[in-house]
Amino acid sequence: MKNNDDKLISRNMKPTAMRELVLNALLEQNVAISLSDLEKKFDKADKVTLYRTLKTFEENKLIHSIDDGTGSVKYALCAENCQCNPHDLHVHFFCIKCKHTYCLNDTPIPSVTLPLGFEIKTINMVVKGTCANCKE
Amino acid sequence: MKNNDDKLISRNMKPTAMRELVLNALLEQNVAISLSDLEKKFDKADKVTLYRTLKTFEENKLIHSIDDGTGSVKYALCAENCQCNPHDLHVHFFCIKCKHTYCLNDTPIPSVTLPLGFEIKTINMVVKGTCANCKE
DNA sequence: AATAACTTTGCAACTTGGTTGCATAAACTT
DNA sequence: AAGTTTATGCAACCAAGTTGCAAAGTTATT
Repeated sequence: MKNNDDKLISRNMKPTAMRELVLNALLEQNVAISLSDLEKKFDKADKVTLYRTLKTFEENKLIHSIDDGTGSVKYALCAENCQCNPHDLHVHFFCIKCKHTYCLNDTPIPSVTLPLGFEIKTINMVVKGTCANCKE
Repeated sequence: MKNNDDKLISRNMKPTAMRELVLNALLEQNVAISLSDLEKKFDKADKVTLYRTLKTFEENKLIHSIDDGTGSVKYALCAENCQCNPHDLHVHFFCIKCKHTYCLNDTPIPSVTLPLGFEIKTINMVVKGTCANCKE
């Protein structure tokens, strides 16, 4: 757990019990997770606390949020030294069968040429379909 | 208005008064519009009716919906013969200054190579930044 | 033209995700 | 140990999206 403390500290957050639990939950996960998913993983935990914990994690770039079009925002751990710059960004994949949202960490977002005068700041790219596990 | 009737009829919808009004509102617009935006354009109109009208339009591929990450789904007219297939899809642009969501109809979504076993069905790609109008 | 059958509209009410305010508890400072 | 800051928990709220049901409007059938 010392390990996780360091993760929090290196991102300028105090390693409280709550934060460790949440970070742990995120580490266990190989898919992105919503606030209510997270809530279900704890017997007794206040939604607001979890909400604020996620917000704090996000602000400090320990996790990033994904809008996968399901209506609930998902969260996933950032890579070690991620600064959430455009070139840090990867494609996300939503499986319409198992409803899981994956970070395709090795699939960078392809570049787009925008019309004149449009300036890019960030991109959200979500591919939907069936994942490797659900392929029949 | 006969014009619009045809649009509705050709997409297999009965041209009711409500639908014509909504279609008209959409035609006036050069940006995508949310349900509550639409609501504001009518003095007296039930949210649910507008909601169902949009749903009907979407089902019949007269409009498409865009999840621009703002938390409210936007809608915009499809091109004439759009079938909303992956190759019909275009990039959307959300301007962080004026908060408008544009269809970049001439900017097709670039192709991505997914990890083995992942099969693409559709893509949502939203670029965020500043639009041509907001460029200083 | 009258009745039946179906479709669309409007109202009420609800669900869910996200959020704020405030009081308590915990941690850090001196 | 007292005071200050930070984190947590509860209640309550807001907005977006949605469903059920009854009334109004349309279309089809005789």
